[in-house]
This record gives sequence, C-alpha cells and structure tokens, in this order.
Amino acid sequence: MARDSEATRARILDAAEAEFAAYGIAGSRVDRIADAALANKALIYKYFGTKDELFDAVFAHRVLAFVDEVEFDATDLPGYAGRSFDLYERFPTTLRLTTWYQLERPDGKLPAIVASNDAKLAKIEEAQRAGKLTTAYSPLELLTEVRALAMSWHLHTPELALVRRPSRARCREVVVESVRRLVEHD
Amino acid sequence: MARDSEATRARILDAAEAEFAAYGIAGSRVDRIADAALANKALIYKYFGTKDELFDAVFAHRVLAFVDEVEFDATDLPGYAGRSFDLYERFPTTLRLTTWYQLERPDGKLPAIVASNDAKLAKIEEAQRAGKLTTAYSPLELLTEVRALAMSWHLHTPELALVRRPSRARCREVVVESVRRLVEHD
DNA sequence: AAAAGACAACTAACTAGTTACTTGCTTTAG
DNA sequence: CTAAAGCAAGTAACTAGTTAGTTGTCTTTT
Repeated sequence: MARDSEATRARILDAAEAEFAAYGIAGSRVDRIADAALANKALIYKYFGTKDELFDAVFAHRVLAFVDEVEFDATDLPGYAGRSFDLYERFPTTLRLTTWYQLERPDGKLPAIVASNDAKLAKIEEAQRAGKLTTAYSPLELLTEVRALAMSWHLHTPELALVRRPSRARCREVVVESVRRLVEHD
Repeated sequence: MARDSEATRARILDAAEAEFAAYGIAGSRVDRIADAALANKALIYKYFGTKDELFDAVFAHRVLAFVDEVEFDATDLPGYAGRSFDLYERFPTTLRLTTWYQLERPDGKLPAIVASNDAKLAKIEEAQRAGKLTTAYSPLELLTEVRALAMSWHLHTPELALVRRPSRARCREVVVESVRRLVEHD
C-alpha cells in the first residue's frame, strides 16, 4: 500500500462519521474508528488531536457542507422545507450527528452556522417587508416552525416508527403542504 | 422495612434522571449518580441492576408518567400542542431523556408508549370520521406534524438559541396558532 | 546512477487513568 | 436474634492518549 496521508485522513473521517453518528461522542470508541478506517490509532491523534476534536472535524466536514447545500428562498419556504426533507432522506447520518452535537455540545457555536442563520433571518425579514411573506410570525418564529416541520419525519420516536410510514413522496408532500398552510396569508 | 429503602431508591432515581438527561447513557457515570444521590454505588446495582436498566427505570418513571399527563383531544389539536409545549417548559429534562432514548435505544419499544400512540391515532381517526377534523392528512401524518410543532422551540440548535427567543407566552402562541393553521379545513 | 540523508507515514506495544460491577463485612430496626 | 439496609474496598476490563521505533519515498551529494 503506497503511503497517502490524504487518503488516510479521508478514511479516518469517514469511519469517524459512521461511528459518531451511531454512538455519539461519549459512546464512540477511538479503537473502533481506527479499525474501521484501517488506520493506526496514533494517526488519528496525529491528524485530528483528541476525540472531541475529531468529532468537530467530522461535524465541520459533513454538516457545515450541507448548511448551505439547501438553497434558501424566503419567498418559497415550502420549497425550502421540501429540499431540507430531501437532504435528511439522502444523508440520514447528518441529522443524527446534529442531534448528538446539540445534546453533547450545548455550548458549541460554530460561526458558519451562526452566519448562515443570520442570513436566513435577514432574507425572511426582507421578504416580509416586501409583502411577499406573512407577517403573522417573526423571522425567528418562521424559521423555527419551518425547520421543525421539515424534520418531523426524522425525529420519530422508535415507537411511532412501528406504525407504517407513508411513502417518501407522501411524507415530503405533507411537509411541503404543512409549511404552505403555515405561511399562507389569511 | 429496616431503614428507608424507598427514600433511597427515590434519591437514586432523581440523581440518575439528572445525570442521564445531562450526559446520556454512554456519557453518564454511575459513581456520579451515587455521589449525587448520597447513596452507595452498590445500592444502585442492588435496586436497579445494570446502568442500562437504571436508565430504563428512569425513563419509565419520568417519561411514561408524562405520556398521558397531557390530555389528548383529537378535536382540539392546537390545545394539545399547547399543553405539550407547557410540559416541555415545565420539565426540560423530559425531552432530553427522550432524545437520548431515541439515539441510544433505536430498538426500544415500550408497550405503554405504543399503546398511547395507538389510542391517539384511533381518536384522530374517529374525529375525522365524525367530520370534526381535517382529512387532508392521515392520523399518523397529523400526529407527526403536531408533535414536531409542539417541540419546535425545544429542539433549537445551540446556534439558533443565540438569537433572542420570544417570550414563553409568545412561543406557546406560535405553536398553537401553527397547529390551528395546519388542521383548519380549507 | 548509486549511495546517503532527511523526512513523513505508519505501527505495535504501552501507560495511566477510568468505569461498570462485585464482595464481604458492618450497622440498624423490629 | 434476624433480616434487610448500607458501605468500604476491591477487581477485571476497558479506553483515551503516548512512545519509541520501523518503513517507504523523495532529495541531495558524489
């Protein structure tokens, strides 16, 4: 095997992503990551520092890449919700990583995410001023509810998952339609 | 009963609830629970078995108690959402426990929760048949979206929490109003 | 072109500390 | 006295992080 540090880093990142998504930070084992990545444990520490820092690297690499992957159009929030839904379907680990991040890093404030949020809130406010969006809710209120609806199907309790879920297309339709009702002028 | 084992059990349960809510199953430390409960570690194992079983006991004791704490009225889903919101405000640990449960126990299916869900779905179906509830969504779809909206404010990312949140009363109003729009006949 | 040197990639084995869980004994109430 | 409650002191296994050394590759010198 030729030596390729870049490839090794990538393998470690991939393995770490799967491990952290499955077990969270506290539950993940560095040895398991090393095994899965076919890399030596010491390399993980050399390339990424501590376990926590490895999580940060994974989170930044995967989640931040998707923050702006979904196009945001304040005048079409149903469409935004639908595209968010699609992303959660395509990359199921992303939401799990985000949830672990929320639970295990309650004080972690990534500048890129903060900036992305601010931009979205500003766009909503602008759309409201232009009369293209309901003013029944503040920008933060809108973003909060739209996001909640977009990930509603992916935050099911294990028990609700027992009930037969509608088709993916129908779930998406429900999300989009719910947001449409939320933002429609009265 | 010599000495008060019931009180000791209760102290352990309380301490375990706080610990699990804060750190999850993998991140929790039995020693910390014992210290916080002013109880000996061996008693934890004597009364509750393993750490996993202790989590189950906490989850059953706290969360199951609240499953039917909130009165469910299929003809007044906005009211149900509001009352759910109130519960999340009153007992912030409950939602965290539930989230850890979802992440760390993806296969855990508690009969009491399943039964409670089934009952709610049946009530929704009945209300729909009686023409008292929109039929634009299936019972599962309605329950999913209503729940997502009810906990929308409590699933904020750390980054969104930086933005000044509206007053509790206003958040509640937003939840109730969102559900009202969701279920209104068109 | 070949040998020597430099350096980065990589590794096995280890350390120091932690953690879930147990055992054997003491204390207390009835 | 007895039975249950309670505890100090363990133990075996695990785990994050380190160390000292090896291997492969590229560059420089002759």
